[in-house]
Amino acid sequence: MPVQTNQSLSVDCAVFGFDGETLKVLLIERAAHRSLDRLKLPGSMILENETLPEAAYRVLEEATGLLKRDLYLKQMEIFSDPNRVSGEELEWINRKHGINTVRVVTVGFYALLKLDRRTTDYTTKKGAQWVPIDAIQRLAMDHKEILSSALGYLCREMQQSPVAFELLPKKFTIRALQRLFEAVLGIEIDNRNFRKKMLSSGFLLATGEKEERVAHKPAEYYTFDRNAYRRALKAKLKMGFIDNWRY
Amino acid sequence: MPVQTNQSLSVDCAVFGFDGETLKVLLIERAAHRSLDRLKLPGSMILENETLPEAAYRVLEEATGLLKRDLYLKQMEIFSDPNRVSGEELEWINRKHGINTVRVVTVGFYALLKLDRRTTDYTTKKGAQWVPIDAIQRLAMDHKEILSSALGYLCREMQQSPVAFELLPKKFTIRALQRLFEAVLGIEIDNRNFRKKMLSSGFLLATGEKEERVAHKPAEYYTFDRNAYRRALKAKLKMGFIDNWRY
DNA sequence: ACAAAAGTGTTCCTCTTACACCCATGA
DNA sequence: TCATGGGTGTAAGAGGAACACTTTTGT
Repeated sequence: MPVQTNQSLSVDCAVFGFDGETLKVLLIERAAHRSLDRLKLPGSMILENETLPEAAYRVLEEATGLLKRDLYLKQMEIFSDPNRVSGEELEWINRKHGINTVRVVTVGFYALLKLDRRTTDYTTKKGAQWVPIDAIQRLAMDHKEILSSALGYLCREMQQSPVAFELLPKKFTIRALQRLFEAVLGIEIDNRNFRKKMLSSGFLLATGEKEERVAHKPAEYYTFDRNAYRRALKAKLKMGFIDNWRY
Repeated sequence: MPVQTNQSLSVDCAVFGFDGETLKVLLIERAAHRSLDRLKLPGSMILENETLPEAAYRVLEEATGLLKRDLYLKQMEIFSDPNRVSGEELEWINRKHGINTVRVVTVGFYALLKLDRRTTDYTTKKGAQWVPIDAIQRLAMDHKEILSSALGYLCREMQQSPVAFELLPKKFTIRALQRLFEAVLGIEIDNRNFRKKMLSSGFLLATGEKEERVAHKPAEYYTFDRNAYRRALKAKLKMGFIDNWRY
């Protein structure tokens, strides 16, 4: 078999947002095509002279209007089945880009963002939609598989690093944080233990501000103390450096 | 910027082995080139009609003589800097393959194997070498970076799943297992606690066989009970399915 | 006054950590 | 008999899991 040279590389992004209740994913509607599924993940071919993360940020800016600094982006898996895009789907891509590729290998990314009014307005204007994770049926190409994979990554990462805060507004209640964990992990969490754990971490700062106009005891707003987290991480790494230079 | 179509995809593998003392990596020697570094990771361009893991297995079989069933392989990161291979290095690749690519994106894999006599014989015949991880200086292209990344992945994975056994012979002593953890993680481990933990996992089976011709109390050989591990994992997943359908 | 969600402590149990000596073998 | 590394138990502390009632607000 000869070396493959007439191939293309693409990025596809599973973009997650949280509205306080459910976890949602950003889906793009593509121009109707008889037998092809309409909804897909935001993605793009890689352009000359850009890295894969750069391509992903470009796609995300286009889809959400948000810049790098307002997005959390992570590379996950590569989908390299020679036939993952073929037949009508391959024609659709070649027509769309005016190229003639025989194979598209894609790199899956997942992205997290703070789902505020401005962002939802922007995405709906673009013809994209935020779909609850549980309501997604079929997607174009192998995008359903990419999405499942992304969800797995998110679950794992949320239990090991403070990515949850990327999905919440700057100020949030501990209950909102808890609901986010429950929505992503699909479990119920004891709120006493949850608060204890979160507050004892030392990474949450009470703002003194409280909810207003709610028909119950108003919850306090907290912020994530990223600096405290960084310091703690650094201390941990420094310790690790003593007895484990490889980290 | 136009869509990039004249690019190539490659795989590069960090192959780890353990000789009972130190963690080693398989390095290939390439034909001398004035200013280029001689040692590199085993790797290859991706061929038409093969997936990335298939390409990686092909590379590994060529380098070690081992088939898929005797290897543990895992995809890690993608290295997509447009200039990661350029100048002389790019010329070297184009000359070697008789192609004319302007860009090579590579996918890093890491592989684990049981380092026995047959394998070391095979690799040395091939002009490859097993180099202790601490003794590696410079490597071709960005292979040093790929290796560092692989080592990080290995450290993390070894603490979360039983990949350690991929690096040990079928029958091994608990001390050997401990030394492996110490070598990879670069830490010292209390052997009483280590034995307790390992034996209480229920995944180690005593064989009844002992070391022979050693100048001290002979250690017992154990095997990894992969079925017990699978059962435990399945049980855990089933539990998880009740309160967390997403795993 | 009532409905609705926020916030708060204690107990039990499990898991982790620290630590020092005897044992079986070959030389 | 000695040198070498294998193998063993216990106690104290930290962290996780289970569990029910009071508080504050809007209506």
